[in-house]
Amino acid sequence: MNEREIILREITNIVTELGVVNVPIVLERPGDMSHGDWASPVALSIASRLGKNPREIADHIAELILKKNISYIASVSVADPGFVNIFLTKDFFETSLRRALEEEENLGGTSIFDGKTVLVEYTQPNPFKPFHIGHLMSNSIGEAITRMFEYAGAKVVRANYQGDVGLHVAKALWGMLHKGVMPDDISGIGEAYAYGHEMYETDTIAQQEIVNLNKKIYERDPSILEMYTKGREATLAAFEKFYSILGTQFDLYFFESEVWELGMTLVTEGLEKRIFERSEGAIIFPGERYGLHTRVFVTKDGVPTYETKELGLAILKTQRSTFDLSITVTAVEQEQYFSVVFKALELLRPEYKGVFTHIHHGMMVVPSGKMSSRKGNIITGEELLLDMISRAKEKVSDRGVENVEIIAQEVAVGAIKYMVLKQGLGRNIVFDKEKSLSFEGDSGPYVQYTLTRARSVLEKALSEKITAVVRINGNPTVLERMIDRFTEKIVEALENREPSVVTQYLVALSSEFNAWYAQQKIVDVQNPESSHNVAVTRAVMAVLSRGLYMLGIPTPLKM
RNA sequence: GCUCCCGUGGUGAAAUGGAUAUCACGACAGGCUUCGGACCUGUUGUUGGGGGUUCGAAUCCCUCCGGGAGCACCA
Repeated sequence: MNEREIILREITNIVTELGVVNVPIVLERPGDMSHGDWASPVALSIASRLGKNPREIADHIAELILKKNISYIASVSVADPGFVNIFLTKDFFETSLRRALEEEENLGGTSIFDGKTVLVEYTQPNPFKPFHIGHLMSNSIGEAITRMFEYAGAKVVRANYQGDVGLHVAKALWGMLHKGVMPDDISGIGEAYAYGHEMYETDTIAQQEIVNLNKKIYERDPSILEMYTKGREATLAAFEKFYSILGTQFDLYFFESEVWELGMTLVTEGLEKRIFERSEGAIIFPGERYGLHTRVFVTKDGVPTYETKELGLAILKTQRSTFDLSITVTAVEQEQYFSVVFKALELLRPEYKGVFTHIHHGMMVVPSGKMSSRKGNIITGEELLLDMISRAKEKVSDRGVENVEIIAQEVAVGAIKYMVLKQGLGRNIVFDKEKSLSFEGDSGPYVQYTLTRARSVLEKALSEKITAVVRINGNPTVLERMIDRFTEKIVEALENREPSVVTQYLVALSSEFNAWYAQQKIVDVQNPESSHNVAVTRAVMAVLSRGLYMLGIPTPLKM
């Protein structure tokens, strides 16, 4: 039992002793740390039942808590209109700091997913199409979620699913044929896709040609096979470069070309079981029966749609890996699509109910609205990354550190990932090149910078031979009390599938550390408290470095 | 039309139903003989409208207004 559970249990006992039952006992982190480490508004909720004034009850409860002699509690106070505020002891925080220094590498690790395997599918760029900033978003979120699960004891499988067949490929190939683009010309392929897409929408002859081409791709027709194979490889190789810069190493790759046949067998089976239906020549899943909407799984030309491939993908995942939970990370535009597909899967394979889940995040939009190749307002991942790296390089160069290239890249990746991970998943990010990415304040580089500063302090401590010794003199500071909350934040982030919980915590801790740093000289042979201050610095460093790792944000040594 | 998500200072965001709504950017005024100024201190300014539930609402319910996403052969 941790301190919270013990305090909660005692308060519950006290409330029962007061003769009140069936009331939820709330013990929470007060919004303002000056109110205490834990707070309970329980007096407010039972006041009306007891017919007494909440303040009076709170005073009484505070007195009873003190009488319990709980070893973690230093003091209990009452605030209007009837909050009971609890401060924990110096001993408690000293123990917590010592643990931070000892655990370092595994700091904040929990065991809530011990023995479980979680497969996370994310990024999902499509060969023959540009790697755009939406893919950066999915990658950042997926990688953070994966690492958090890893930290909670789970075995994780990183999976990527890439669409190497489908209408978008036909559009690109058609464009390449008409514009004479060579299959190793990445940017040419991107333009060819945009051209093919536009012609598909506006020209009926082109549309028919593209549909025919699409069939040929599925049939691996020799007339286009070489162009297809080379183009596929060239774009996939370009994606690999991004994964490496972003810090993701996938364990499994899935391609649409290898799942559609499996999907088709499921659809055929579903047709027999009357889960699917024929309608206007196509095979559909009538989602209305389940409060959802109808989707087409096989077109009237007999071509499987994305929906069918998704079914095949699910089965292929189970063939290549064993897992307790599968999470697919995509943008919100696919939210309802997944509800339908997973419902169909559940009907076909009831044993997978609840195993396949989906996390959706907001979209990267530009000030003029949604990005689309037709509007010509797509920002590619490469553009953004190169742009950020060159800006970071300017700053790094001024500082006379070595390995400018590497550090600029780490800072740029940190800035981009932080931008994605700092806010709730549900929100869109309006991407404005000038404003969105900052190196100051609430930013990735701010946290990275805080870490490098802490590291410098510790280097100096080493040279002055001041070692870390935990000994809190007086009341625990806000900084010391915050360090203790690391694990709790990870668990919260994991339970809510919300990496921003960790991001917010790290920036708040950085801010607190920077303010503390500015107040005094940490390494000071004249100051008897210096050893303790060095210990606090080391603990902060451990938390920041583990926290950033968990978010997938690089931790430069110097910057 | 139906379904889902979102409206918080000038801007971008935070807040398991709890206290005086918290940060950052911007603007303005300050701070380096110090361990790194990508920093710190201070000032400025906010819950779309209207009902309801509750001891207590940015949060839950209803409704209106505004924005985004999805809804049959795209991924």
